[in-house]
Order: sequence, then C-alpha cells, then structure tokens
Amino acid sequence: MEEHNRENHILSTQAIKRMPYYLQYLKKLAGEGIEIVSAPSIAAHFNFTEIQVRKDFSAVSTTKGKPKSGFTVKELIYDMESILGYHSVNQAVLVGVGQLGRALLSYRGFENYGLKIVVAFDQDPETAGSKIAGVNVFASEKISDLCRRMNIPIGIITVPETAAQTVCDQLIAGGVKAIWNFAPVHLSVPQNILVQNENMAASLALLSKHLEEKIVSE
Amino acid sequence: MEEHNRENHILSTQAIKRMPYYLQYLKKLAGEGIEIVSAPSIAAHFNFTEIQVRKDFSAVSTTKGKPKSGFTVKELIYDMESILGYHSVNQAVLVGVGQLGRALLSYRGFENYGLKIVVAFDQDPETAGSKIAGVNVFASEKISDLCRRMNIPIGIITVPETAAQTVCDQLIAGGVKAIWNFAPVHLSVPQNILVQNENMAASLALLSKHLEEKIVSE
DNA sequence: CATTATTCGATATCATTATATCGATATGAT
DNA sequence: ATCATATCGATATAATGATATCGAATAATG
Repeated sequence: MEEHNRENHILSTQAIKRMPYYLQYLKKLAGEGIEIVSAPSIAAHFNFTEIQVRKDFSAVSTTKGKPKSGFTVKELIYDMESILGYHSVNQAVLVGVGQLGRALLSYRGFENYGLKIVVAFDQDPETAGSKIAGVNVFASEKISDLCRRMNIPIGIITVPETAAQTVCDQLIAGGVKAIWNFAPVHLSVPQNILVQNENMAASLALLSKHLEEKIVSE
Repeated sequence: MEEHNRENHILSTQAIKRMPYYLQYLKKLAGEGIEIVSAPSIAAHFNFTEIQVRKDFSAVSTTKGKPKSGFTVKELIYDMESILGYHSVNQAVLVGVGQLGRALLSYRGFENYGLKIVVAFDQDPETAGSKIAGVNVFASEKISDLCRRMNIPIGIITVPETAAQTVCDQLIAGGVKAIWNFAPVHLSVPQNILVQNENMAASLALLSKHLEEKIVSE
C-alpha cells in the first residue's frame, strides 16, 4: 500500500518565488470573506495555467483539494506562511545606510515576511551612531563582531559596488548564512552561503530588451 | 553554403539577466587595462561553467572569439551595451514618492543603464508640486495625460499594493509599454505590455527557505 | 617547423520547469 | 437516484535552460 505524504511533492525554486504572490492574493480573498478557492480561478487571476497552480498548491498544502470546489483559503495561507518561514522571525543586519538602505530600514513591512532588521552599519562616522527608523547604526568595523555575538543569520548589502565584496567578507566572517545583495556585482562566497541578488540592472535589462521587441519569450 | 550570422544565436531570458553582471566585470577589467579575456577566466570569476559563458558571449557578440586567447573586452562591452539598449536612453515616469520612490529618484546610476526618470507622481498634495533629486512631482491625476503627451515608454510603480493596479491602469492608459513594478502584487495588463516585477518578498522567500535547508537547488 | 596546450564553436545530452492528457471524485441539477 | 459538469491528482510530454563532448583553430614552446 502506497503512502502519499507531502514529501514527494518537491518545491522548486520557481514555485517558491510564486508563493508570495499567491499569499498576497489569498489574503485579499480571505479579507473578502472567501473561504474556498479553485486552481482555475487563481490561474485566471495570475495568467498562469491551472495545472501550475494546482502543482504549486499540492507542493505546499497539507490537505488535498476537493474536486468540484477547490482549496480552503485559510489552510493555504497557513501552509504557505509556514513554508516561507513567516511564522518564525529571522534577524538581519543591513550594511550601507544610503538612500536605498534607509528605504529598506523604514519599510516596516518586512516583519510580515519573517525578517527583522535589528542593526545597521555604515562607514560614514556621521551616520554611525545615529538611529534610523528605530534601528541603531554602528561603524562598519564592528560588523563581524556584532553579527557573531548576536548570532545573525542574514546580511543585507546596500553599499556601492566597490565596497560590496569587502562587506560581504565581513558578514561571512561574522557567521552570516545568507546574503541579500543589492549591489550590482557578483559576490564570491563559500559554497554553503546563499547570495540572493536583487540586481535592478538585471531587471532593467529585460525591460529594455522588451522595448526593442527582440526578446525570445519567457 | 551555410551562412553563420548572429541571428541564429538566440538570447534567452536567463542570458539577458546575466548580461549586466558580465558587463560590470568586463568594465572593471577594461579599467585595469585588460584587452583580451577568455571564457574560462570569466567563468571562474562568476562560478559559471565556461560553456555557458561562451554561449552567452556568442549570443551577443558580433565578432568571434579567438582560440587559445579569447574575446576582445572592448567589443564585448560595446555589444552588450548595444543589446541592452544602454546606448539609447529610455524615458520613464515614477509613481509613488515614498521612501523607496525617493531612493530610486536619487539613484543617478540608472542613466548608465539607459533609463532616465523624467517625471514623478504622488497622490499626496504636499509631495506633488515639489522636486525630488531634480525631478518634478505632479499629482497622480495627471499620469495618463502627461505620459501620453511626453510619449513615455516606461512606468515605475512604487506605491503601496492597494494602489498599484489603479496606477498601472493609468500608466497603460497613458500609452506606457513596460512597467517596472515594486509593489508586491500581481498586476493585470494587456498582452502586449511587459510587467517586470521587483518583488522583494519573492527574494526573501528564497532566502528564508535556504535558511531552513529544505530547498531543492537552483 | 613540428608539437603541445589552451580555447573556441557546434552538436548532443541532461536537468529543470511548464503544460497537456486523462481517469477519478465531488457537487448540483434533473 | 442518476446524470452532467467542474475540479482534482497523477502521469506523460514539451519547452527551456545548463552542461558535457569533441573536432578545429591558434598561440606558445622546443
């Protein structure tokens, strides 16, 4: 007799990226009092295929969908939030308190995504010592030491590209496990460290390519 | 007799995303006076395979690489910049002058990527009428009209998620061809309009998934 | 001037991701 | 109760993207 547990359904990288979109929409539906939702209706909203939606859901959901009706909105929300780690909060530090750094510090929404920026760093002695959006800013020399002592798993890099690799090395020296990199450079890191690049130049590349209409689809 | 022109080599979406990284590195090399570069050396730097680098290069380059030596740095830079449209400048408007909007307006680096933000919009009557980083801010009601009159191809959305679809519709009504969306929502648009999402929640999802070590590679 | 080592380009294979097909099951209508 | 229909899950196929293989080219070396 076969056992059907969730572990068979693997969650691909692409699927993970779609989760926040599903989640946002499901929460909106829940807010409107909708309790059951079908894969085809979700697919219609996002312009996905219903098969893809069904697969994505089955990869994260602990319960099955019901033929002819669909999935329970609340359960989907709960399951996705669990999978994405929104129920536990990860602490992060941010390095580089320029315009972008300040914007990220001021964006309180991250806590909904399980991320809390607890400390920031900046090279400028003026900025270091100040407090931005309730977060203390320290001098960059203290990165490694503080990260290690506070056992911080995530580092956010919002420094100019020339400083990015140095900062990255300091974060890793401080024991950080994952790096969210907003500098438009490639960072060299050891195997076990994840670098998540938020490279706007890359997005822009797709944009302008589209405007030239020579692109090959996605 | 077969003709070998560049048109055979198609440029995939993923390859386009890699271009800004190559470009950044190639420019650094050029700054150091390096004139020739090989695929294996580039691959080593990025932790890519040399085959991938070679394929990417051959998809954009007008000239061929030379066995035993490599590619001409200058030519690669020129070809990539052309492909990515950095030589011509696209005008854009930005809607939503909050923290993030201000950060983007202040970031002058976009002009290197062929993007120039010429006008901004905001709902708040205080903000509208002001000037941020040299860019005039107008009231949101004027979006469609101004975009159409100035023939703007790109709209940047940095408003809260509740307002994003409305703004999106206004931009499209104004004739915008591509949208760079920083709001964490799916936008519904006609077929011919490109939406490039810059969803930090999606990146965060991958980050925290990695921290749980349950992820399935990339 | 022949030999060797390195890189190139083209074609082939493999991996990942997305879509299509189809039988099974639940809901609502007759 | 039976039938029609919408949706489900599972398996199969297709598309996209990454990697491996291999002969050809060229620069450096003896």
